[in-house]
Amino acid sequence: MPELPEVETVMRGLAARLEGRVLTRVEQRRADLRWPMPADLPARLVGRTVTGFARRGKYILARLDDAHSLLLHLGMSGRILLRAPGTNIPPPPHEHVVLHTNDGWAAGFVDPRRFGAIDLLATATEDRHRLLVGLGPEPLGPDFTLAYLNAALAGRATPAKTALLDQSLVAGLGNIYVAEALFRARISPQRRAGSIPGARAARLLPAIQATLADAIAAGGSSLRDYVQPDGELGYFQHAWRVYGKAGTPCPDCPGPPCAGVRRLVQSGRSSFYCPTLQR
DNA sequence: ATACGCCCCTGGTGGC
DNA sequence: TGCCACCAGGGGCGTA
Repeated sequence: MPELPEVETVMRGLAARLEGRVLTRVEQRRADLRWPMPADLPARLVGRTVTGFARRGKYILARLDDAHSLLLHLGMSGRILLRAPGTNIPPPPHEHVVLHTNDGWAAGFVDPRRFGAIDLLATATEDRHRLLVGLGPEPLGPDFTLAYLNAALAGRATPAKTALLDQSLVAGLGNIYVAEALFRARISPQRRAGSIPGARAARLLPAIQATLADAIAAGGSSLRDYVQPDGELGYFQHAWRVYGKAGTPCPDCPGPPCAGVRRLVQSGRSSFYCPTLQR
């Protein structure tokens, strides 16, 4: 689920529900996610007011009134389960942490595979946290310029797909949106990154931004006010053009001579692309 | 510095 | 029905 657009959507849902609320109780059912979270997390959170939210790459930061931030990463299988006041459903499997607020709501962190992460850090030095310090620019932010992209790709022998998955190059793209952005830009996932600077990069940058912006808009249309408790994707999954579509006709060049969307494996992960359009 | 394979963990799916 | 291989939206780490 969670690449940048999903994380952004979840963050907005959390902000709508938690901002300005006081954390009255925190359940910590297990502390060993990707890394152990602070064992004293409940004690450090109870009584705090949530003052605001931010996102950096695929990380969510919940700012608290004691100059600390709660960092959340959803990994592969993480999601947030919101419970309205009076909802007395039993905790689902793999709900590791639950935040209860003074207005009776609860936000549960559910992550079956436990590739996600939770940490608590000083807000003032957020950017220097070990998980954030190496992140590249935000793809929708002012630092992600054509000049930057050209320089970042120049000289790299690694495939385009691998380069864009590198969070130190640009923060927030994952397997789905890399495939979608490369399709939009008509660039093969196998093309050497070093051969992209120039005209191709000039297509790639807006392709990345449009792909993400469209996905955020679609996620927002279904998830604006809450975080979907069943973990389903927003509407953007219906807008996937190549991801997961191996064997289906290319949406932009259906029929012969194009044999349709192809799947290949790059550094252990699936890529989807149209060999006719993407070069 | 860069690139690659492997690992962490659980669950769903499809084939036999 | 049962078992098994394979796949999954992430990313760190050790090794060449």
